[in-house]
Amino acid sequence: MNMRDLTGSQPAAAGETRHTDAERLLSIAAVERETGLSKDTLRVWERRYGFPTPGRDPFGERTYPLDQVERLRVVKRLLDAGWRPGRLLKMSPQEVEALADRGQATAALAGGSAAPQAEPLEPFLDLVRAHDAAGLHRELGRMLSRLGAFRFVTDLVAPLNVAVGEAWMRGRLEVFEEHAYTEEVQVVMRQAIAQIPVPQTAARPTVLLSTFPGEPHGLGLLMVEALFRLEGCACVSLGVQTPLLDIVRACQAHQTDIVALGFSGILGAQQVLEGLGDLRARLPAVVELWAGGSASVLARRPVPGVHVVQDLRGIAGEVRRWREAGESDRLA
Amino acid sequence: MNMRDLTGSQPAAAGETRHTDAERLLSIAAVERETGLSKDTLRVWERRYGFPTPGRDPFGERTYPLDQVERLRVVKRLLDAGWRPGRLLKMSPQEVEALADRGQATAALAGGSAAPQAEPLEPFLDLVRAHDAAGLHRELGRMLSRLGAFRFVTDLVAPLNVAVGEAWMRGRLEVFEEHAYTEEVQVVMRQAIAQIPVPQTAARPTVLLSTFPGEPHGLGLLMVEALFRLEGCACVSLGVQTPLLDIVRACQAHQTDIVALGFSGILGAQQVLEGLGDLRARLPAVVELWAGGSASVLARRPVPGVHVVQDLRGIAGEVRRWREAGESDRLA
DNA sequence: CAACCCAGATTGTCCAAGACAAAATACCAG
DNA sequence: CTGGTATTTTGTCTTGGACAATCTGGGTTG
Repeated sequence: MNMRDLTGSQPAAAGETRHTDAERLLSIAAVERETGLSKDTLRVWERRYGFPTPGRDPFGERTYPLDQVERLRVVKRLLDAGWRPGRLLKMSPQEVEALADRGQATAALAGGSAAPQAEPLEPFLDLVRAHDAAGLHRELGRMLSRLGAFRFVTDLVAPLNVAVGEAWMRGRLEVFEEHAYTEEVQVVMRQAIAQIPVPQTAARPTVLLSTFPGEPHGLGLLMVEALFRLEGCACVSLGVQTPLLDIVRACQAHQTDIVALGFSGILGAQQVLEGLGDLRARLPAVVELWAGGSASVLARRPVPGVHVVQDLRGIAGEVRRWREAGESDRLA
Repeated sequence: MNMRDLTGSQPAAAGETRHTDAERLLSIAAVERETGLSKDTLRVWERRYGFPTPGRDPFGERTYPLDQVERLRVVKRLLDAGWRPGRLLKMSPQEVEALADRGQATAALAGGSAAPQAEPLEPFLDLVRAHDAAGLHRELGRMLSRLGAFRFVTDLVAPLNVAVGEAWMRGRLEVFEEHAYTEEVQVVMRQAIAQIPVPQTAARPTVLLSTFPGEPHGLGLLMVEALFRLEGCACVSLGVQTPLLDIVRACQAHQTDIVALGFSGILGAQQVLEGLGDLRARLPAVVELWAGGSASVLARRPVPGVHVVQDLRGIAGEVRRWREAGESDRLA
């Protein structure tokens, strides 16, 4: 066990913390927890690029100063945005910061064309920054009532998600602010879904919703579920991160007509394409496989037998296509 | 990323090495995800105790057969119950199974003592196994109305989660069935929370809810949120997997009185204790740190300055204690 | 009999340096 | 600009050793 108190000798200075924070030290395990970078990666970066440069405690183990951890978090963000560590870690902290600010990261992230008459987003971002969870909840609820579920999803939540993601990339939003935002939107989205009347009889097409393992982003799933429900489809959601074979089993068990998957861009291009190809091969031919989300791979490379739905507003049309095609294809 | 394609023809979900379906082999990273045992631990067990005994792929890397992974899962659970690996790993698979079946594992796992008059769980498990999502939703909703939010959480959802977790561990439930169950319960839980009236004025204590990184289980968080709300507390939930430093920042930003964290037993004992200790040191002294959930470490080893709330029904009493203590402590 | 303490075994995490496939990039031909 | 091939970059896996924290068991004392 490694319960060493690395900070034990630091006097718990009474006032504000900016000073003492710089002197707080973290173990490699703590840095892994904070940054999401594996211990192996942290060690190999140090070896290859000369950053980070942790000190050593009396037992010879690495101790990371807090400011280096902060820089590592920035680097991780840029990494997720497509940058490569070889360059980032040779740059000075100032250059990295500047890069993050410029937000070159998010070029391809738009996730569908801009809405025809998108709602103003700034008031909501202000609420997030003000940590006014109750206010955000209230305003989102109000917009849901005003716009109706469809426009709420397409014209407000979708662009707002993009804006929040962008702000996070640029470091304008703390992680916890993004978390709080996501939670609040999820609450209102579920409320929106609950308000949609359930169709009485088994309403085709029936849809299975999930994401691949490694893809933890579930908000898009809720948005899609709302839109499917609005079209009178029956939905079964498995939440996020369902293993591929279990998606197949669930499709068989629930006898769904469509399997719809969400991709946020966290997964690598190859993983997405391979996974979709494999899943397509394992699913019965009559079951349609839909893929959507902000991952740019979907737009770049089509996968045979996979319907890519880039625009949320396109779902209604696609459902109509399914129903019309169904009478000739499936009943034949 | 280590996504080597061993056969060139069998793409698979993230982390699985490709092979025929019959004998699916997992990489060490996949086993870490499945069992919660670190790569280091898996390697050192092999070296010391001769189990597990992974094969090697053409590149010299460990490949774990599925049956060994399942045995590792059982071992992990017995470990959490207080057993030590040295003994467990010398025992035959049959002995381990017998031990697990005797239910010694789950003694401390119930997440609190058995409910006084727990509801019958079998009908719900039957609905899960029948893949009747709509029926499960309907019955859960009915029980919510009948029992009220408090007893719904403590007498139905809590024991049901334990039962489902148990069934999943034993392989009695498919992954996708567990996913579908979790999703449906989450929907009803959020509905339950939404029905609880919001207190008008800033209602102390205010509570910040989240989990540590690596702990993806969010149902417990919802249950706790419901119980806090029933006591008239204002809650801010960050969802799951918030980095420790961000929990601190969120606590400062939202000025919460309590930080409450959930632990399902996926994280290692060491990670939980170090994380809680570290967090305690970084939070202001006036902020209380509460930890709960089915992780047995919490019961076994107390952390100074951390309130362990094992029993969901104990939350009400603890909130009362806070309010009474507050007038003397905090205002003094 | 309970409480305390100490020697010894147990156990998870950390370290080092090397290796290599997958992903990304650069290069070049058409 | 497109498509294929060489080259660099990069994350993860490998081995074997080390050690502090914890648990176990025995012995002593009050």
